Amino acid sequence: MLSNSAKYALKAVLYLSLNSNEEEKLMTKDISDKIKVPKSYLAKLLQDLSRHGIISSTKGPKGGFYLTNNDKKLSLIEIIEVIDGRQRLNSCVLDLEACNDKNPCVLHDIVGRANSEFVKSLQKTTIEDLIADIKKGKSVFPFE
Amino acid sequence: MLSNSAKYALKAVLYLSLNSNEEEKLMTKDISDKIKVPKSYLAKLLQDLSRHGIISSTKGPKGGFYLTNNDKKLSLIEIIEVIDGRQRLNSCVLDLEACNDKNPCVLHDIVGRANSEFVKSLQKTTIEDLIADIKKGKSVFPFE
DNA sequence: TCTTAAATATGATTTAAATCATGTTTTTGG
DNA sequence: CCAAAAACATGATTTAAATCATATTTAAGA
Repeated sequence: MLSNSAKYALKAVLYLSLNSNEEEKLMTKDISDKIKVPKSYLAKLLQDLSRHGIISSTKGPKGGFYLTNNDKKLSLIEIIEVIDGRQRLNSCVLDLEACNDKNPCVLHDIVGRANSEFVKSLQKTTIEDLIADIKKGKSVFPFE
Repeated sequence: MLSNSAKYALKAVLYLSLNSNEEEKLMTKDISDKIKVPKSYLAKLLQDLSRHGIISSTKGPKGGFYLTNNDKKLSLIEIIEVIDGRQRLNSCVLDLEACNDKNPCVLHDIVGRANSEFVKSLQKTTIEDLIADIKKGKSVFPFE
């Protein structure tokens, strides 16, 4: 469903959303320690996200990664697609070429529905939404 | 979500359910040709399923794999668990240790619900159910 | 301007999943 | 009883994802 990389990316962005802003940036190491993801692996992911405009960064001393308010308006699917590509989420549960809504495969109706819901949720949920839920005490983010 | 192996296994069992019985058995090659899965890889999977009592088989000439009526009563989750193990499906979307229904993580409510539905469907749907849907024309199984 | 601290870029290594290959056992039919 | 056809068992190879390592660029601050 989601690759490890995508999960790591989501965690990192969530952590950034709660602990950074234009004035308070975070280094790779700060994040990797907290969310328990290998440092240099996470570095690659963060750079990827930065290159694609999902998160912001500045080089040099006092530099680091952070989220602008604009960054927080991005939906979860945009994060995932940078890491996993577009294909991974839309495909049929059995990877059948000929399967689609008009011509549903045996599992499409029974099980594919859950997948569609999942994708829809990822599309309409933004980082901001998640932060709001946490601040309301509706949910938590235990990092690791 | 599901490994390739699990998808192959599901396809193979579905193919068997539609094209085999105690009298008409199918060889690995018959199945692998139809569902377009590497022959010797599929062989391993079929042997695994057979060893765990998901499908039936007989050795020697005129032998092959087939499903008994009893086999057809098994739920999809049982097929998947033989191949992927039990853990893979139950975990939190972000693989957070501390996440559960009592203490839902940020994505649990929004996105995890879809996952639970998915698992529930796999638990309650049997091979038989799928065959019935196909015979009713409600869905199709295009093999590849 | 120089040193240092950070991201950036790139490539090598490891690991696990997927794939391939081959020998062994069982059963049927002659 | 023998030969052939099938599953069964096991191990080797390949591939892609995950992980590690290191050199380069940029910016801050003294």
